[in-house]
Amino acid sequence: MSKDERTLYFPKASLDRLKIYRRLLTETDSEYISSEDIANKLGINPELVRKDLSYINYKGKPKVGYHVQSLLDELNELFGLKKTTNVIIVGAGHLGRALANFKGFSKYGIKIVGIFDNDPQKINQFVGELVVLPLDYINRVVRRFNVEIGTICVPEEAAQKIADLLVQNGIKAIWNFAPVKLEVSEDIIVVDEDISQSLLTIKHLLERKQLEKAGEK
Amino acid sequence: MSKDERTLYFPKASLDRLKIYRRLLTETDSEYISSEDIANKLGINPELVRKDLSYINYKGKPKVGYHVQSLLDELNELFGLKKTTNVIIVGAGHLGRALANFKGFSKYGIKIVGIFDNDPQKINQFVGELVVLPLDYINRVVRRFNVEIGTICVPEEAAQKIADLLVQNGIKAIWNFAPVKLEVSEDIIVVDEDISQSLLTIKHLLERKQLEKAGEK
DNA sequence: TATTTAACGTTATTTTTTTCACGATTTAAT
DNA sequence: ATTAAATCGTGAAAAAAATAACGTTAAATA
Repeated sequence: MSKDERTLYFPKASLDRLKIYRRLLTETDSEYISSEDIANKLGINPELVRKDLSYINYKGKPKVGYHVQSLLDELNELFGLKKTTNVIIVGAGHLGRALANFKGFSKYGIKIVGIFDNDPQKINQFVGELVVLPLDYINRVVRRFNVEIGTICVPEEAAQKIADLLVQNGIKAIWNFAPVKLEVSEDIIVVDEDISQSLLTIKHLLERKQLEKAGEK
Repeated sequence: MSKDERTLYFPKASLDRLKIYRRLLTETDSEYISSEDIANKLGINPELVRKDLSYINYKGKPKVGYHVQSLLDELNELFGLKKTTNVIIVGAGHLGRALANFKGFSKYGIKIVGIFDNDPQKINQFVGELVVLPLDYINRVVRRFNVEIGTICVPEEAAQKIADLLVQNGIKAIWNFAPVKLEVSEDIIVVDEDISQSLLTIKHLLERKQLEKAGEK
């Protein structure tokens, strides 16, 4: 199987699990880990782990398991964490600033190279080591740093406009924190990070738990 | 089908889609919407929309579609958005403060009633209308406001300890922004909001797109 | 009022994903 | 050097989910 083929297709659910395996591995101290260990920690079954890993054509050792470091390497490669990607943030509100200040991104090969806002009060303010720039500077920062990812941290009313602006300026992927469905051309990657949505999950689970409890009685 | 039964089981993927339908409906002005409209906007097919809605036993009108407001009501009910839930935040760093300041939660029946930190420098600082309190105040705030959900916004090293603390104090669900797998007893709901994980998705998609492009040539 | 039509609801089919089962491989022990 | 034991890898079976097909219903129109 060639390198091209192996990234060609496998189930979305597997991809999501691979991300989880990756995180688990970063928290693992031992040299080897078995599919059963992984499965137990995640509450799934080991065959599924083995199958997922077979999609990326990663081989374990019988009787020993998977070599943690080399599997981690492989997964980091799969997710493109080994090369640095430059990212800009649009919106210097609380969230935008929180992201710009977050130290953990470097582990993922992410570098924040610019933060923008249209509020004159915010422009020129420092955010960590960056200075908030007006929106017209997006173009030159994108060119200068070869930026592929744009992060939207503006209120939902402004989100679509900013998305358009980013696309115009050559952004390839949008990380969208605004709670709206953006309309962009097919070749633009959009990943929604609508944190309010998780609240739906939590509240739903709480509700259900209560119903279950009521049902038991 | 009784109310109890109808929340009993349906596919996880359907639940996720229902959340998306809900958001779409909040952005919809017309009185009715058809399964086809919904499907088109989301890039899925209409039968799937109808099937998802059949799980919650919601009936549309032939030739007309679904009544937007009443479906929205139904979904809000399903996700427990109609009643207010009190929430606390542990960790008054950039992220914790960003969350405490976020105005959008009220739409989801969420009220932030406390923010906590162990850093003496942060204690007593104002965050919006709240004052940062030391960790030992968690207990009384939880009791006073009947808090069910605790939000973890502390560095990953501290996350497990805070989780334990929250559980001790009677928290039922944890909204975890720290990038670690928390170990808690089975009856505690944990929803991970590891935003770095989305970066894996974005980077992977970017990588794959490049491979595809290379393959075309 | 009968007819047409658009969109729903649901059963059947197909596809996808997961689980099962078992042979193959590697290490360790006798 | 054999044998035993643990764990992998993978094809087959089962389960779950998505899609297709089609009958049903309600609105609109003649």
